[in-house]
Amino acid sequence: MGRAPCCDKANVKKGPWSPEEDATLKAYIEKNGTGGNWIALPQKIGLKRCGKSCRLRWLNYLRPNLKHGGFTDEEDNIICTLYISIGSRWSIIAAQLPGRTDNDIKNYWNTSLKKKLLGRRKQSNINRQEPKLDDHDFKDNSFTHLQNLSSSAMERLQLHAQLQSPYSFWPKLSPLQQKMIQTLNSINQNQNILIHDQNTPAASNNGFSHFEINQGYSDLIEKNKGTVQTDFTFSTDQLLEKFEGQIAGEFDCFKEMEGSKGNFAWWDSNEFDTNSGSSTNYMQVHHQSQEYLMYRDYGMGWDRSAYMQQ
DNA sequence: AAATCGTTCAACCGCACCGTC
DNA sequence: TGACGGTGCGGTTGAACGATT
Repeated sequence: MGRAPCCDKANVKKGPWSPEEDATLKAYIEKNGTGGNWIALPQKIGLKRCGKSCRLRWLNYLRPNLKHGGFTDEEDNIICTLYISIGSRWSIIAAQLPGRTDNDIKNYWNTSLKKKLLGRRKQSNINRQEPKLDDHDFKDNSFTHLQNLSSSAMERLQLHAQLQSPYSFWPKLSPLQQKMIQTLNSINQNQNILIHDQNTPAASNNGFSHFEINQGYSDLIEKNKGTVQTDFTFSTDQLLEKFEGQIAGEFDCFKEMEGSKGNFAWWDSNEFDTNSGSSTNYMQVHHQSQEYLMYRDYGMGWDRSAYMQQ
């Protein structure tokens, strides 16, 4: 037996609110308050609406001192910083931004801000390229934890990694991203919820010194060599080996990467919308009179093959 | 000009939490 | 202590609108 519905669904109006309904609700609440009972409120004022709908309409639209749209850089910064720290707890994030509602922030994040900061990788490509690995390959393997990360957690890791990138050969960060790094650095890093594999040895064991998530990947790749497919991502050494002779000498970046042993996934240009891609996600490379595009993913490349294409 | 596609955002839904009885 | 009901929250939907073909 399910729970009784909060209102009579058959006799309740749904969909957009009319100006008259808005006026009725607004006038009543401004005069009398909600009376501590949203469920009873619509009946009291003669609205054929669900109490929850009234509450939502008031909180998200009719309440005084609400701001809509026009998010400032400062607000962007706060939203992103909090999202990295606590995830999609929009009500808590909204509490830090006077005049903003959780619904507004959620919509803004999902439609604009996320793309602005993470680049515009085509969603279809993310969905299409699931790892071609049998369940049993990883059944008792800690890698499963990474595969099972929620999209929110993946986004947060990606964003965090992106903002902490130590590699200077990539294009400079936007002012907003720079500002976010400052904010991240100003708070206790331990408060950031960085999800990583508990079974993975510490960074000192493998020389990977930057991203926790990458440390995990590197070890897991090493651990699973010969037993499972390992070409879903490549270490710097593997990349150098793979492209040796083709790009050697052209890529100063590899020298820098060698020093830090970063672990990257490289994607071909077909995987991206090059017209809308963020400048922090790709760079052009000229080699033997030909132009190449190389894209970097920030540690989230476990589901990709690594290769470069004209 | 029409059709199609992509984006935005208001509103809905279901669930979890919490206070009350 | 457990059932009940109100509230709050996050995920999702779908209509409206703009951009592109």
